[in-house]
Amino acid sequence: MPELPEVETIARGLRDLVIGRTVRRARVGLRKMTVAPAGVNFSRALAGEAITGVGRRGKYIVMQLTSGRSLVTSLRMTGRLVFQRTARSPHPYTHVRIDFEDDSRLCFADSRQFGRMRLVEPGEPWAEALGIEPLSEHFTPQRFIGMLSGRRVPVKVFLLDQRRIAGIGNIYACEALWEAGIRPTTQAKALTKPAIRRLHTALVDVLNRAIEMRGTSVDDYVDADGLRGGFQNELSVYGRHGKACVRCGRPLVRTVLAQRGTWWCTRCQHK
DNA sequence: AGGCGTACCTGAGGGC
DNA sequence: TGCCCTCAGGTACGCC
Repeated sequence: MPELPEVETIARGLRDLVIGRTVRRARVGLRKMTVAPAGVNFSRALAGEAITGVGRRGKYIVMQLTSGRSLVTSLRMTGRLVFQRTARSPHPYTHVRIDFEDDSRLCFADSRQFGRMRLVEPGEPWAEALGIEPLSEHFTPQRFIGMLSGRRVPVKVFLLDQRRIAGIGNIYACEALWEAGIRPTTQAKALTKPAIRRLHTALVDVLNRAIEMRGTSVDDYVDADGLRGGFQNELSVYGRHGKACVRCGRPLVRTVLAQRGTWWCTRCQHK
């Protein structure tokens, strides 16, 4: 499932592929996959727009348009944004097609139909509820200590809360906790300052390494060119229950926390 | 407000 | 082999 490194990889790829292209026509196959401001028709509004920039906020891909509007895409679990240079059959499960004037095309595909493409008015505060960017200069160890203090939730649940830190999902939460030697169930407020510092370092480190490897492809994820990432070969714990911990050799376990699979080492993660 | 449960979906994989 | 059942999980939303 696309998390920060995967979304960042897609956004970077799209930057070279779609900036400067003008939409000839947008076609919506499944209505619920799109959201537009009241009184605005999604496809009609897109026609004639050119894409001027591509960015990322949390797990959202943000494309800037000439009108000042933005096209914000949430891939959720199985969503894909795949660019096609020439006319051919759309990517499987394509629900929104954005055809450009030069016959290239951007497909928004999603087998489970959880993803959303949203047209946002200039200045509309669509990301108000999103927390801090973990790779920004604002995410300091000191800030992290402050964020966690007094919070009774298990630290892993905290990491997954997009209102606190934006972009971390199940894979990188599990990986960072392992790297920092912290038990996923430990209450946020019970973490010592050294443990929080280790977790801070681990988060930044694992996200950066994953971006370098162009993301993790455990199942569906591909980048804007349809290529898989490489970080699935670097995973230490995610999806590896029963396999030996690469640090201590003990079999890794899978438990469930907040309705989500959680992979960890009962020996190495004891703080 | 914060925290929790649930709906949304369908492909994959296990059991028999 | 093939059918049936369950599971996976990010986010929005409703409720207490």
